[in-house]
Amino acid sequence: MTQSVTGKPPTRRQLAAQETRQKLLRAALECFSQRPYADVTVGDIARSAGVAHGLLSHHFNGKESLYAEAVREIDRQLRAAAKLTTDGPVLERLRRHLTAHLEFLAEHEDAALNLILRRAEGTDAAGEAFEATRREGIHAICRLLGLDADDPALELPMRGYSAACDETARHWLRSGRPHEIAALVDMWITFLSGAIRAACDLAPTPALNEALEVLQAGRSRS
Amino acid sequence: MTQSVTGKPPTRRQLAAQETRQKLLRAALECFSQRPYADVTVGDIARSAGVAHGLLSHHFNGKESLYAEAVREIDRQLRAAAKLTTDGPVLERLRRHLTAHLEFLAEHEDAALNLILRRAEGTDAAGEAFEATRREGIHAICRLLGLDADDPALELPMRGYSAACDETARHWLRSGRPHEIAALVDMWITFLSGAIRAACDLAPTPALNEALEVLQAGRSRS
Amino acid sequence: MTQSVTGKPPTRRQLAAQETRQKLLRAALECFSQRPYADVTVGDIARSAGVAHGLLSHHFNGKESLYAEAVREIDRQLRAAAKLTTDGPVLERLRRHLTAHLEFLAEHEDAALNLILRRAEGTDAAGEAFEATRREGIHAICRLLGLDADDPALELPMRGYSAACDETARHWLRSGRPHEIAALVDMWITFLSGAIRAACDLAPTPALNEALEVLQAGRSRS
Amino acid sequence: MTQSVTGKPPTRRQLAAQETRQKLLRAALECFSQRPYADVTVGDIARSAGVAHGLLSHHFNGKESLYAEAVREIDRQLRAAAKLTTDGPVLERLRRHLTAHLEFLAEHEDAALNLILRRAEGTDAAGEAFEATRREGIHAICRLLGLDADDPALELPMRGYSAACDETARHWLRSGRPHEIAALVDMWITFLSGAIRAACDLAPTPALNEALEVLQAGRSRS
DNA sequence: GATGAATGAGGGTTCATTCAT
DNA sequence: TATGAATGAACCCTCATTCAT
Repeated sequence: MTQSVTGKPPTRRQLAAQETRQKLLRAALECFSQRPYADVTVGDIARSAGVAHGLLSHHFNGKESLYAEAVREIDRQLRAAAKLTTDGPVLERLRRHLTAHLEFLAEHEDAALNLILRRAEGTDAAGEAFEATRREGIHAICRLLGLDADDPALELPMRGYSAACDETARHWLRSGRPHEIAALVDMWITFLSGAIRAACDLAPTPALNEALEVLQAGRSRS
Repeated sequence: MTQSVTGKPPTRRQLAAQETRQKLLRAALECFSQRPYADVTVGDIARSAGVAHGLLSHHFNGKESLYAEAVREIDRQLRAAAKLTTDGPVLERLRRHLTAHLEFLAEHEDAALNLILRRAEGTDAAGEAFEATRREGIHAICRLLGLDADDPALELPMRGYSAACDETARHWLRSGRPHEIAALVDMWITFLSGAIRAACDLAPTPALNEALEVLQAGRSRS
Repeated sequence: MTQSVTGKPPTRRQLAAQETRQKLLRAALECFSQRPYADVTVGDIARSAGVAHGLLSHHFNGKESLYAEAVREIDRQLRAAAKLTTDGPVLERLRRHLTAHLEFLAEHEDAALNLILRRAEGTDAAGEAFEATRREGIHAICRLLGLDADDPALELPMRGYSAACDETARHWLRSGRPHEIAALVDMWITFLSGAIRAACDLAPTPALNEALEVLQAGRSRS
Repeated sequence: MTQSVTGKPPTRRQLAAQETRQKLLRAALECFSQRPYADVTVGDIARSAGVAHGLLSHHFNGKESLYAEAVREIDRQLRAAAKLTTDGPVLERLRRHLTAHLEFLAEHEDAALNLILRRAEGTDAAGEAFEATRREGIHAICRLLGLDADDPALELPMRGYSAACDETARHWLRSGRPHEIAALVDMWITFLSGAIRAACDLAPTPALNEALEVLQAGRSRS
């Protein structure tokens, strides 16, 4: 809407506009993290951002779009925080990844409870964003374990795994974080083993067995 | 609200009132099964029930209450359909239970997708109803397996298990039911094994190990 | 919406509702007679009617519908007031008709200026209502003169005649009614003669010539 | 606003500014020709002109002023196209004038339907522009026929004539131009005769009778 | 118990205009 | 002169609830 694709350096005014946009996005994240979609008014967001409410339709495209954008934004942040590394043994990298994921949720508890771990509220665009994020997370783990994420036998089990992680994280946060993060990570890895075992039951492949062994290795060590 | 606790036989008017109440509840189930909470108006429900919309606040206590009641009602139906039997080996009873659960979901796809497998929408009361149902389901399975549902080490894993089941059912329904129900049941039992194993990791007990063996028995047999 | 087709006598409440509907319609007529469509708010109308503004969407269907309804209503009143009689010589009946028409406009100057003599404002539905009324008026006069209103050669001239009447009435009202109504009626009859003569030019028929003679008769007498 | 009255040659910037002004005016003509006043936004016009919408208030004085200016502009074009010539017999000149008028309408159908033949929309300034144009047209014809346009007896009839022309043109355009332009011109002349006859009825003068004879001459010739 | 007319708070959006750059 | 970000008033509509009948 503002920033052209030309290489021209952004003028001061364009920067100011981007700043305003950011203010709105941050305010939206804040509001939607604390109250359900329907309980947040555009006035709340604008007030929280300290700008006129009309700007909400100027920079975004109404409340729904802004909500979807906020969801995408928090997802972006989460992914950036839990980015898989490329060094070290697979199991270690997996552990680091899940730990970072949990740490992010813990550090953004409100957002986690209301935007990340909560299924589609309000709008279709947001629902798609949820799906995309979940899919993306599954793909990342499959890549790490050398699995084909498009294997139809993996689809359901991995979704189950993903939902189990979300729900345990949610309840963990809501009940005062009764365990160490490391314990949750172990639990998630156990869930992951279960999911892969379930995939094996549906249609066994060497890759699945290998992945299972990698995960079990960690198990016997503990 | 109407029916007194006295043993007096209900008058004709009271019966008619109960009838109306039922019509509203059924209509609510229908509407909330097809559209998200916010998209359903009390007018929709009343029209669908064929009564005046003012009755909604008379028999129930506004839209939110009715929604919560609808959630409770569908849960009641689900529990009735998937009631655990008392005869036969544990694993078999579990299998029958899960099969019935899935069959119910399949027979009430809309309600399943929008009322049973969907997390808190709209209102707190409904959120509590969701929680209650989930807790209840977990308790039932724990009883069956001889586990103490109040064991804190079971709390999180079982919630994860429960969420995994819901999500796999949801995706199974939405993607054209790509597997036999029996295959899903096996998957759920595998998830359950994983959950109990995770509980063992947190705090092993003999009961957990026994339950695990019961489940594994089925595994080796297959 | 309210009144069923059954023969049942309307209850008191239904009568009260109709009353409210009438209040809104009258208020709408008042408002739209004084300010252009865009300058009238639903709040104005509701306030003027002394009811809650929500009723506007309850009884009618939003502002546009109400506007269209108001247009139809004033047209109905005008037609009722200028209804053609069936007795007496043709020319006399025509004169009575036009006189009554003008008298109505004079008695409802605001409505005349803004609702009757003004072309489509605001909405399509209203535009159609204008067209319908104009068509209706032309048909009535054609019937009186024994002309076929569907004769294509009459279409354009009669529309021209109709527009000429509206405009002269409009200007007459706006400039302080500088002539007697009878003088305007004569002018309109002269216009009508011109229109029929124009139709003759396009495609002469005996009926047209006869009508012309009827009108001229009045002329030679004066 | 820009161009000073001094003889100084316009700078390049002033020329560019005039250029922008023209672009806006053309865009406004285009937009207002296609949609009713209220449906056109300043953003539409600016986008269509390819300039920033802020310029609209800079070069003109808001949306209403621009609308009035667009109306004046199209009227200017129409008058230029239908300018009365000074050679030849009166009736011929009249015919040429009306023909050119109709040809202009036919060549600018959208503008004709929405800006020229449509009564006051949106704003007072535009309404006055309409009035001025109509008056101007009547004056021109009166001059041609040697009539005193300020004769009060002519006022109403000539307005009726003018409205009849507009309406027949409007309907002719909207119904697929079912007649030759020459036929419409004849019709208009018939209307004009009627108007002058009506004026005679109100207050006969030699000038009116002469004009009538001039027009009738054409009639008997055809 | 049942009706549905009435209420009115509250929402999101649009949009002409202003003004700093 | 040109830009377009910012403003905020104003609008229409939806809808859960109330309550007289």
